[in-house]
Amino acid sequence: MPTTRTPAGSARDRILDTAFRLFYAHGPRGVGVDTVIAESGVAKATLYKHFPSKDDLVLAYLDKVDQAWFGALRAAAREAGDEPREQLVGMFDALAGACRREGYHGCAFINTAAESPAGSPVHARTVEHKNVVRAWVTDVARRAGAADPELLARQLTLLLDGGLASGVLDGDPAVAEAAKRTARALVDAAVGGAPGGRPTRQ
Amino acid sequence: MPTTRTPAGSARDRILDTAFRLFYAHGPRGVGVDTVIAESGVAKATLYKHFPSKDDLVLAYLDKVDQAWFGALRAAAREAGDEPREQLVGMFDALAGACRREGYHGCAFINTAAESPAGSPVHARTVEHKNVVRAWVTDVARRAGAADPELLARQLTLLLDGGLASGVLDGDPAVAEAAKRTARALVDAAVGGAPGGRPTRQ
DNA sequence: AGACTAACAGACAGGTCTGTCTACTCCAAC
DNA sequence: GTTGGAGTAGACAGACCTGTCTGTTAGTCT
Repeated sequence: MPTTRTPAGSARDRILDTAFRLFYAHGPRGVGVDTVIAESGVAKATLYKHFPSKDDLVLAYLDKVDQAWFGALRAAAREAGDEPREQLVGMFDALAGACRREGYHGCAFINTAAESPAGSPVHARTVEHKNVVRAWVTDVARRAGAADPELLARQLTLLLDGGLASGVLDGDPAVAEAAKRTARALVDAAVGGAPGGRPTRQ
Repeated sequence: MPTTRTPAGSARDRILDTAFRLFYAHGPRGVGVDTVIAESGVAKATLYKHFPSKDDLVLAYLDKVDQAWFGALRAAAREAGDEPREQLVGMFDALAGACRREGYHGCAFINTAAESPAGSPVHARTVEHKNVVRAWVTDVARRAGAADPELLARQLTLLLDGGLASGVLDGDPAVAEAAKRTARALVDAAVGGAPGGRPTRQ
C-alpha cells in the first residue's frame, strides 16, 4: 500500500480539488495550469503525470461536478419524502441550495461547454451528464404516475437548466423560488389528483 | 454624406459583423483580435480606432446580440396575433427558430458571462439584458390579464433561458417544442379562462 | 493644389499559455 | 544499501494574445 508523503491528501486529490475551485470560479479557460500548480502546492511534472493534458484535467473536473450536482439533486429529492411526486418538486431545493452558496456561478457544465468547440470531449461529457439527469427525472416521473413522463422530465430539466443559467448572473433566490413553484404546478398538472395519485384532471 | 471607399459597408460594420460571427461561434475569449482583423479584412489600427479595447468590441457584440434576440422575440410575439396571451406563447417560436439555425450555440449572453469575471461590464450588460426582456414579458403578461404577471414572466423567462442553455449542447428541436407546450400550460393556468372570455382553444 | 481623413500593412513589445525537460529529494521495500 | 517510485523546483521552447507604433495609400473638401 503506497504511503503518502504529503499530509493533506495525495497530490492528485489536491490538484483536482484546486482545479475544481478555480475552474468553477473563473472557467477552465480563465485559469492557467501554472495557477493550479501554485495553489495546490504541486510540481508541474506531477500535474502532467496525473493529467496528461489540461483537457484531461477539465474532464476530471466535470466528473467531479457531475458527482456533486447529481448527488445534491438526489439528496434533495430523497429529503422530500417517499412519494415520487414530492421528490420531483423537492429536487428543486438543490437549486435553491446552490443559489444560496457563496461564489455560486451557474452550471459548470454549461459554462464549460460554452467555451469549448462543438465536437469536443467536453461537449460530449456535458450532453451525457444532462441525459443521465433527465433519464433519472424521467424515472421518478414515471413512478409518480405522470401521464407523459418524458415530457414532464423535459419540462422539469428545462426549468432546472433555466434556473442554473440565470445563476451565472446573480444568485437571486427568487429564481429558485419561482422554479420550485412552477415545478409544483407542472407536476400537479401532469400527475393530477392527490399524492398517491392517479392522473385526475383538475 | 461620407462616401465609402470599401464596397461592403464601413470598416466598423465589417469588424462588428465578423466579431459577431466569430465571438458567437467560439466565445469572445476563443477568438483573437488578429483573427477578427484577418477575417474582416481590416487593419489593426482601424479596429483599435473604432473599439479602443477588445472589451469594447465584446460589449458592442453583446449590444448587437441584444438587438437581434430581443427583436426576434418581439417579432415572434407579434406574429402570434393581437391577443397578449397568444403572444406569450408565440414568442417561443423565436427559440425554435434559433435552435433550427445552423451553428446555433446557445445564449450569447450566458456564454459570454460564463467566461467573464463576476463584476465585469460584460456581466452588468448581461443582467441588464435579462431584466429588459423580463420587464417586457411582464408587461405582456399584465396585458394578458395574468393573476401574477411578475411570476408568470419569471416562469416564462426561466423556460426561455433553460431552452437557450440546452441549446449550447444540441439544437434539439424537442427542447423548443417542450418549452412552447409548457409555456402554453403556464399561461393558461395563470390567465385562466380564454381570450375574450371564450373557452381555451386547445 | 494642398490639407485632411480614413483606412491599409505589418513590425514590435511585453505578457501569458501549454507542455517538456533536467536535476534533485524523499521514503519504502527488497 | 541499493533501487525505484513519487514528488519538488524551475528553466525553457514555441505559440498566441493584446495593444502600440511607423509608414503608406487613396479619396474628399476647400
